[in-house]
Amino acid sequence: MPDTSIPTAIAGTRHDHSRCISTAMTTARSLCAQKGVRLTELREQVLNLIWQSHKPLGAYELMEQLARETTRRVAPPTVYRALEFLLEQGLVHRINSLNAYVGCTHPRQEHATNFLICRHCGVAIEFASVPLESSLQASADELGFVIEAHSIEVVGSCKRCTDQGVASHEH
Amino acid sequence: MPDTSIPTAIAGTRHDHSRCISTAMTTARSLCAQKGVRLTELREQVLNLIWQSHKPLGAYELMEQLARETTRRVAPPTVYRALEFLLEQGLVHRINSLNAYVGCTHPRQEHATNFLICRHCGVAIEFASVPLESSLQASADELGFVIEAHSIEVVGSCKRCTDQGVASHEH
DNA sequence: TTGGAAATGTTATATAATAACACGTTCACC
DNA sequence: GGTGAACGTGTTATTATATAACATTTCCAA
Ligand SMILES: [Zn+2]
Ligand SMILES: [Zn+2]
Ligand SMILES: [Zn+2]
Ligand SMILES: [Zn+2]
Repeated sequence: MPDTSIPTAIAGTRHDHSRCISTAMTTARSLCAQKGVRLTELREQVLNLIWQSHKPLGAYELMEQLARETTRRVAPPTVYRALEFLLEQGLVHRINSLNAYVGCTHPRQEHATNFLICRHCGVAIEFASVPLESSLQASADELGFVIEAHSIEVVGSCKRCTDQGVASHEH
Repeated sequence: MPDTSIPTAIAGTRHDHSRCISTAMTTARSLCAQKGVRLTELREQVLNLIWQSHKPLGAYELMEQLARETTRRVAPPTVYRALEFLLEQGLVHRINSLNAYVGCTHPRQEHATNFLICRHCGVAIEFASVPLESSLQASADELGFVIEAHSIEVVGSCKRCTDQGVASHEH
C-alpha cells in the first residue's frame, strides 16, 4: 500500500512540497481504486492543481488554471463536478469562509473539517484533536443535538508568518 | 440596564419568541448608545427582520422582506451595509456554510461564532463552551498558530426534530 | 448656520454556483 | 464483437451572493 497521509500541520512549515503532491496523488489513485470509483483524467488534473499549494483555491481560479493547462475553454460545471466528486471521496475540503478548496491531508480516515487559516500567507492547516471533538460532542449532548458533521475554521497567523513579523507590518 | 442576553440554546426549544425579539432589540439599542454608534432606522429594521426567527436569513430574502415592509425598492448594498454594521457591532453572526445571517444571543460578550444548525428545521443554536475553546487554543498553541477569530458550524438534528422523528422520514 | 462626515440611494458589475440538455465513453451483458 | 444503460463531460443559460463606484441625503458638531 502506498503512503497514506501527510504529516500533520506540514502546511505551516518549510517542507518539500513535491512530496505532498506525489503522496496525495498516489493515495487518491489507490483510494479510488479501492472504492471502485473512477479518478478520471479531469478529476486527477483538478486534484493535482489544488495540491500545487496548501492555499485553498477558488473554483474560478481553478477553472482558469485548468483552461491554461488544457489549452481549451473550461466552463464552471466542469470544475464544479470534479470538485463535487473529490469532496464526496474526501479528497478535498471546502473552506466555507473563503469559498475555496484545499487538498485533504489524510483522506483515508473519516474526519471533520478543521482548519487553521493564516490571514497573511493564506495557508490552510488541517488539524485534528480528540479533546476538541469530545468537548464539541459534550456541548451537543447537553442540548440533545445529534451531530452529523462539523467544520471549524480558525483564522489567525501561522507560526512562519508570526516569526517573520508579517503580522506587525499591517496597515 | 436592560436585559442583556437570551438564555443559551433557547433557539432549539419551545419558547415565547416575542421575548427574544424585544430583548434583542432593547439590548441592541442600549449597546449602540453605549458605544456611540448609530442604530439607524434601517439598521434596526434589518436587525428586527433577522430576529423574526432563529433561522439564519439570506441577504436576498432579507432584501425582499425589507422591500415589502418599506414598500419601496431596496438594492443589495442597502442590506449589505446594514449587515456589515450589525456584524461589526456583534449583533448578528454570519453562517458561512449557509451564506446567511442570524441574530446574536449574547452581544455584550466578546465571543466566537459557534453554532449547532438543524438540517431539518433550519434553526441555528448559538453555544459557548470553555473546554471547547481551551482545546482549540491548545491545538493552535501546539502549532504556534495565533488565533484571531474562529467559527464552528455543526450540522445535525436538533432535539425537537429528533424527538418528533423528522430525521427518520428522510428520502 | 454650515460644512464635513456618515448614511443611504442608485447603477453597474464581480464572483460563486447550478440547471438543463446534448454528446461522448465505458463496461457489463448478450 | 454488438448494444444499451449508466456515467462522465461539454455547452449554454441562468441563478445566487456580494461589491465597486459615485450621487444624494441626513446628521451633528463647531
Ligand atoms: Zn506541502
Ligand atoms: Zn502564514
Ligand atoms: Zn426565540
Ligand atoms: Zn431542528
